[in-house]
Amino acid sequence: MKVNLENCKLFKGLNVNEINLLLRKVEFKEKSFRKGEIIFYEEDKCQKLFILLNGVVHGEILNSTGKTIKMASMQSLDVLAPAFLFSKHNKCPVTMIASTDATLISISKENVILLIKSNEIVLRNFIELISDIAQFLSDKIKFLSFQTIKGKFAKYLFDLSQKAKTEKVNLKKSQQELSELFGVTRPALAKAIGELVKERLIAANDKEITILNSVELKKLLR
Amino acid sequence: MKVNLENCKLFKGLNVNEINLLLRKVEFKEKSFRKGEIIFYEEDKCQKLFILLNGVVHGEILNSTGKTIKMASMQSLDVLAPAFLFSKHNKCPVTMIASTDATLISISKENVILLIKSNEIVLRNFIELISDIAQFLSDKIKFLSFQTIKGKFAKYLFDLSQKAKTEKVNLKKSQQELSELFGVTRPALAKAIGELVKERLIAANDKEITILNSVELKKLLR
DNA sequence: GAAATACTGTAATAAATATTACAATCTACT
DNA sequence: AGTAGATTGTAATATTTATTACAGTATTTC
Repeated sequence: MKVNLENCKLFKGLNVNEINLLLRKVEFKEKSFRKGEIIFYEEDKCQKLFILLNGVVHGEILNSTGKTIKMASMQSLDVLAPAFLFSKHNKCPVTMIASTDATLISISKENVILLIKSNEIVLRNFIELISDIAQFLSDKIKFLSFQTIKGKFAKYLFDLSQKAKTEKVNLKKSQQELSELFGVTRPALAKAIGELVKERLIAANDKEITILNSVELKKLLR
Repeated sequence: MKVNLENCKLFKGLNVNEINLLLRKVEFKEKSFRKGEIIFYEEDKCQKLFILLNGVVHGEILNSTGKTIKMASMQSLDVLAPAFLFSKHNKCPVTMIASTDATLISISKENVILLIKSNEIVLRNFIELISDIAQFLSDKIKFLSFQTIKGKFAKYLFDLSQKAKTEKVNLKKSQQELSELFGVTRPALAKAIGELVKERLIAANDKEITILNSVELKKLLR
């Protein structure tokens, strides 16, 4: 398959020719996964950098009781778990699962070093990638530790609403998925949403949620 | 003050002469803080890399109700928040506070790039530093999201016990500090410890805790 | 040594969330 | 159209944790 990494964040700012020149310096392998297949288990050693060529992959943290927290969803040309390739234990904390059929390429650790040494833009991109993961994780910690379920849902709504620049947002996810994202149970989330509707802070029509009283809603973000 | 960075993780593997040669290429400033002073507020833009020369600094996340979660304690020669210097929003998620009088040096972003470009060891060290932060944060997420208070305390004990290679460990922290670390209230933690003692899973003598029944204790780590 | 401050144990009550279960609705598939 | 599976709303109960308060002990400070 022809690989075009122009829109991959690792190569942001480079044109196709520059990328191909760089890629010629390193070896990479291509591998395909079927929907539902596990790309790697959490706690496996990360030995390679993965770049998703097509398909969707999501990462989740499992615990022994089977409870999961969904961490991230990765799209085409995303770099998977760059932050755990070079950490001391190099263990990826999440299990990566193919949400759809997916193809990805892998580059060895030493070849990654080679890449970032040979081009400052790639170096900066790589550091930014890892740093963004740290940022994402610390935001997640805030999200998980300070909010009630209502607060989490409100925060989620505000984020969506800000992105869409409208008061009416589409959740796009099932309650089950959302509850996993929030690390709570599904009935608890349903109850919270129901209460917000009763209190007239939001209106819910299927996955369409309208923010009715953003002042009161904001107060839930303690 | 004479700066010796031989034991700083950023310069791990280099000798004093090599470090000094490198440092000659960059500018850095030295600054002192009094005990209790805030080094920087969370959400401030990170513009510089800080290395702690002496003293102790801790980072905590605050929320609007005043609840805090203590994130990390940093010792002499630790690098402060390297992961947020190069992230897209470059906001540090924690407020850094001097736990004791402290002195640190700061290096600008561009000078950091210069450093890591000019020496592969420093490059690898820097990437490892950032990656370790991501690892730390994701471990923290697991810790916060999957454990009950008893579970958190058990996990904490096991980690200490593993480090000390003995069944008897010294907490070294007050209940107040521990509860902040766990993101729970102090009375709730005291109660949990009391119950573990009653159930004879541990014995507590001041800050000296002895694991009595590690089998049962392990079951709490769900 | 006295006073102030920090630390710990405890308890009553309230709030939040989990657990489990069930029924109604919707969707996809054959 | 009919069935299986997913999704949602809801409720009863149990568990966990927060909140608040107070008292006893230990430690620091003057």
